[in-house]
Amino acid sequence: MFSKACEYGIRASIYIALKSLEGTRVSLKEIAEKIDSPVAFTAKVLQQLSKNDIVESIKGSSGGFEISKNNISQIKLSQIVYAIDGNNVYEGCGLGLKRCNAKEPCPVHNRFVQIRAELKNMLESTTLYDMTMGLEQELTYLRR
Amino acid sequence: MFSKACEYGIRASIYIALKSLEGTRVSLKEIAEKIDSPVAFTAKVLQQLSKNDIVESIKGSSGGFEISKNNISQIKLSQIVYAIDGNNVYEGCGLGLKRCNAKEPCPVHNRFVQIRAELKNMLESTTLYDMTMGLEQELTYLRR
DNA sequence: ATAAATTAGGACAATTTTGTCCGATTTAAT
DNA sequence: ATTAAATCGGACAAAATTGTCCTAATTTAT
Repeated sequence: MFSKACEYGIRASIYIALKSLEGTRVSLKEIAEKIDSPVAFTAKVLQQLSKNDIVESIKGSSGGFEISKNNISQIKLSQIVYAIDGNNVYEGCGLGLKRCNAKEPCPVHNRFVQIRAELKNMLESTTLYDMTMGLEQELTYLRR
Repeated sequence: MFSKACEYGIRASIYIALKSLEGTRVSLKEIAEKIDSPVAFTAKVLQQLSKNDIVESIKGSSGGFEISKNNISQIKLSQIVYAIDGNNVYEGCGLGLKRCNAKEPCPVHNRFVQIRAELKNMLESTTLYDMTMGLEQELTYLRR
């Protein structure tokens, strides 16, 4: 569904949001540990997220990553996905045709648009805040 | 969603089904042309489909590929996907966790299982025959 | 038997994705 | 000022996916 980069990006964002809600900034090293991802690769992903204003990066000693409380409740899962994977998830024919739309559909176009619409709806209605719920009480996990 | 190999595989299967319904066997070359795919790569995919009894391959002069009428109405899109991409589409956590289930879910597990269930349902209820409908009258296309 | 047309399959090549390494830069603390 | 702790960013490396090429094997027609 998503690229590895995107998976790491989502998990990282959720962890940063969680800690930001607690008022603490987190380092790359800590993030990679808590979401079980390769450190250097995660760094690249976080750069990408930083450039897209999903996370805020603070350089220097005592630096790290954080997300403002306001953004935690505003940022949608769809934005994180878009920042890393672009619109591959939404657009793009299920059978790989370059042109595929209602007028000139592939044989599964209509079946796919339905599924995709629901996926889109889900991604656009899920906030970072939503995804932090349950982590504290270990009802959900970021590494397994 | 699917790998390139899988996309070619689905399109190839649909084309073979279409021609088999007309009673004609088709060659690799013709398939690749009609679905606009790289010939040699498509050959590999068809080998895979043949091994999984999705298509029947006949060697030698006047050989080619075909699918029995019975199979055309029996084979589900899900089987083609499974033959090439395995169960990546169904299983596998949306955030890439190795273990992720109702008991130990990732933060988006519940949201994803819903989407995935509908996708699964769609793939399992769409037959090869269903996907050939519309091709003759150019209501749908296999290359664009 | 021979030739022609076809799929099978192994080896290789190119591209994309994933991952690593290291020096540069920035910031805070001493 | 110096040092330590952190991100940034470029270059490189490994792995996976996608794609190509060539020979072998099979079948039909002559």
